[in-house]
Amino acid sequence: MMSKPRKKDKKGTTIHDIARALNMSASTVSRSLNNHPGTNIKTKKLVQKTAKKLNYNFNSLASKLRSGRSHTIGLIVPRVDREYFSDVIYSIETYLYEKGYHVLICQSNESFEKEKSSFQTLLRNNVEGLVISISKETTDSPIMESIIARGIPLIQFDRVLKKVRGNKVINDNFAAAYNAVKHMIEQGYCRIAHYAGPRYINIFEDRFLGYRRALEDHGLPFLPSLVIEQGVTKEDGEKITGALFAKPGQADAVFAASDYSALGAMTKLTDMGFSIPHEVGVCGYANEPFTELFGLTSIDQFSSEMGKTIAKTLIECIEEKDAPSVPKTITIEPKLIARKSTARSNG
Amino acid sequence: MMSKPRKKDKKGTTIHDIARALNMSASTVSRSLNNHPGTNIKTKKLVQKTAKKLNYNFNSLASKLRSGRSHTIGLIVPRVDREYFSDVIYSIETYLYEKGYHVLICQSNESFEKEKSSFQTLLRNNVEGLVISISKETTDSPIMESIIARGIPLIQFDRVLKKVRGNKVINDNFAAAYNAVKHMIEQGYCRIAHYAGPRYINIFEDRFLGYRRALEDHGLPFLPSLVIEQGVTKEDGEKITGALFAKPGQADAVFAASDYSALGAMTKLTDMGFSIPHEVGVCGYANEPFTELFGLTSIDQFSSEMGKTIAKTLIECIEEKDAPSVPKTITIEPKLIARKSTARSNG
DNA sequence: AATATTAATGAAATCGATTGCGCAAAAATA
DNA sequence: TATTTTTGCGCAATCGATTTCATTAATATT
Repeated sequence: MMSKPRKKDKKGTTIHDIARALNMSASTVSRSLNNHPGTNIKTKKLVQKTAKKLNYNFNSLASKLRSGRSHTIGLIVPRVDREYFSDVIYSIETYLYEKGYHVLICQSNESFEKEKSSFQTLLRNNVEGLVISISKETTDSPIMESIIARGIPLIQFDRVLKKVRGNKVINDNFAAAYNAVKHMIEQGYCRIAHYAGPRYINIFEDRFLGYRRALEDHGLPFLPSLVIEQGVTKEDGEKITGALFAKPGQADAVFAASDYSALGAMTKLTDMGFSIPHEVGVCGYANEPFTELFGLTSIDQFSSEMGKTIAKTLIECIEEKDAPSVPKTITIEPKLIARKSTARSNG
Repeated sequence: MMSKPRKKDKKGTTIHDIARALNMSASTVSRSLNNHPGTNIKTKKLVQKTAKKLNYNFNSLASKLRSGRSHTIGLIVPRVDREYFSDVIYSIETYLYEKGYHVLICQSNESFEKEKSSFQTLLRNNVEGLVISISKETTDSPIMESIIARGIPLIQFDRVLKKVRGNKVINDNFAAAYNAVKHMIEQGYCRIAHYAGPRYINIFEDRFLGYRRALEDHGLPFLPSLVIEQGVTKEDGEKITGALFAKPGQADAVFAASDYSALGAMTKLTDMGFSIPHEVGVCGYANEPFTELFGLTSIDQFSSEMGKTIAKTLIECIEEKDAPSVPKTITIEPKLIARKSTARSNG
């Protein structure tokens, strides 16, 4: 058996300990520590000094429970180890930190089930707001709807469910794809293939649409045979390229929906003896770090800007919660980064 | 003014609401929901059904406050948007999630101050354990010592403060560097330069020591002039290479402490007309994704294995807290990934 | 000097779930 | 049937900080 007199042993100093030491009430201690108005400044100082001396540990659980504020926001992404997402996370976290919030990060791992359970985990942790980029499998999300209905601020970004009414911060994939293809046309390419991602994901759908529209607007034929949907990994890119460029004259350029498949295309084309950009042009998407190293034309998505926008919007929603604003969609314009791989005209 | 009868409006269902609806006590509800022994199975079922019907929201803050368990662990890394760290995070998070824990992530941003405040933020959030890879600026950490002294499980990984007594999971940078240099020597390189990182960071120190020892063990002279310390970014690599290889015969290989400076070296060497690997060999460190694309020999650090080891060790510490074990250091052996850039002998 | 204001503090309720203790009813045993 | 054991549940305290309301002390006003 343990001796009784001492406090819980393990636990640290609480406001009650300070109150006892100073022979005052816990209320005053709390107020002093929180710098409330209507508290004597001398008392404040004294309390704060004593708190330090006693090595006081603030218990945020108790505070959150009582005050109803957690100063925590939840973030769900498919994976954190993707350049784009980790950049966005970095930026969100940095901004929110300044504002006194912190971030709980969950990964859906591209699984709808894990995404659902992540939502629950976060809600259980009393997050004051949520940010999500949906998994590949997500085509519908009752839980997301119910969260919005409950009035908890939620922001979708990048990969979004359009049909869910709520705040979104997205990239203009259509415009970006359009501009990229336009650029390639201007460089003199005229049989541009598109290595696409699955159409049911909004970003890939939009990239595809931008591609098609650019062709149409510039008087080039749209050939379904030049659109290959399974085209996002490096291996995809190599395989597709091998097949597509086996017969000469089918295509003279590749607009890939992913830097990885674009890279696969470059590698394979070089192996096959094609000269880039003279014979074949290649453009990727997302401006991954390696694109610069390879001189691969790509599209920058301003991930840090995106993160900041998300964070800002979320804070607004949280701190002006009384005025439930109309759902907004903020669209960021990605930028074409033209490099050597499409520089035919003066290459 | 609002009408009084209804509950707080905003807030969700609590165990008391369920208790009221079922005309029983909150204790029973709590026990039923938690599947406690000594509760009638019928009651359990009934409560659980009612909870679902009333759309009960579990309040983990209250639970944590009362039970003293947060099931949360804190993680501090320099930045999340670094391949290696995001991989490790991914792996830690995945493992801990299975075990019913979740992770609060903070970034020190390579700043000692931010690192300190991250520690505080996490402690305030009642984390049950901590994982940290220190910032560049950290040479001393009283707060870390005090955390360990308080008995809160803490694990340092990769970039660690050796002098802090406590659990560590690290890479064997010495052995990895040694093996890489040995490999280069075996490939016939004999004037191997080392592009190093700052010596006060343990990982760079060890890489340097491994490099030097390998030279010595193989009868090659160690020349301080071939060790350049500011050598971790791509720009560093280019600059150093430009200077070092201007005079012919000074060096015939580069062992870089970072893939980025190795890449800079490759680029510059190619520009300068050197043939890789025939005239000059290049080896990097960390096996960043792009190394494969460039055929750059590098060293894989098994980030996901590292993450899992960290998570496992931490869970052990937390769940067997009664038996305060001796601080352990687990060392993971990185693996040399030999590629074209050092393949002189059969290149 | 008497009254009105203001300032500073304390007492106690509260946030919502958990849990030790004890009681009563049901089941098992004598 | 009487007694013991088991089972199931309720009461009330608790975790630690916040906050409303009331109270006292200090200051200002007439």
